Amino acid sequence: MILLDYRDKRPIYEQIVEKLEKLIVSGGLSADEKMPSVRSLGMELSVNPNTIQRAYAQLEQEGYLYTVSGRGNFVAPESEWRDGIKQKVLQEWITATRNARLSGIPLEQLQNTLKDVYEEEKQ
Amino acid sequence: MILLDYRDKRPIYEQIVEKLEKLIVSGGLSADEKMPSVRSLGMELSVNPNTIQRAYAQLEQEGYLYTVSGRGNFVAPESEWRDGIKQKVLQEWITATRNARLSGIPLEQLQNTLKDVYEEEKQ
DNA sequence: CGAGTGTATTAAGCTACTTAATACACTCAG
DNA sequence: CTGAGTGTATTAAGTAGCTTAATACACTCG
Repeated sequence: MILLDYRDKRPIYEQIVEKLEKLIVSGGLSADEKMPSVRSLGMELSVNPNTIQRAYAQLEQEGYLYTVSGRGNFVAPESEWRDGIKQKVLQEWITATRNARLSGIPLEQLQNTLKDVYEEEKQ
Repeated sequence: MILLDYRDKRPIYEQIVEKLEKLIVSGGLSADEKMPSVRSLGMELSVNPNTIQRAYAQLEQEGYLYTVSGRGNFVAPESEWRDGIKQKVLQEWITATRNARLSGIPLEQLQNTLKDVYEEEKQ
């Protein structure tokens, strides 16, 4: 389902959250699809179930998952997280743009790169 | 000189590095200007001199500072860090742009916001 | 009923960050 | 030359966060 990067120095649960976020946002997981249980994903990634639980809890808090007692965790419908992710990503993009401007990168270069990125092949 | 943000959960030395980077890149500190000593900046920020030393060492490693033995740390000339910061900032901007595209933010919105950011008043 | 869910708790170990206390070589003003 | 002020290195200790491990319990469903 996902693969951990051992060079990444962030906490494991944060890495899991980020990778699952991207998987959900990109459509790799559909609404109401059942997530692996904390125990099975823990086995798969060689990580303690508690750590998986911590990642799932954060994903639920952010609206990406919902829990059905005794049944498992499921992917939340897009309406639950669409606005949040857009606002978050846009804010980070604006910050990155301000930094670019501060570093002396010309507007024209960003305009060209922006078009290039939007023309990249889908993965 | 700088102010620490106690809500920021990153290590103190990283926060200091980031704030001094921005201060140098934005022109708030001139080339060959003398930096505060590790002891005095430690006093000013209520932080151990070792922590300041760690931040200074990283800034030197990144080309923002140079050290004169027995005299102190000084701001490096722009040629030492200009290429590095541009490449780093541009790479982060491209990543943010890919995330924006992945989240469904339309190209036109970014194009408009891009112009807006470059028209913001200088601080 | 029993296996499989989420969830909670407690204890322990580990790592990174930070502080503290020294120590030493260097530079420069007096 | 001397001493104050530099950077730098070392060692020890404390703290906080992350992770694992071992249980336990309520829930759902075949």
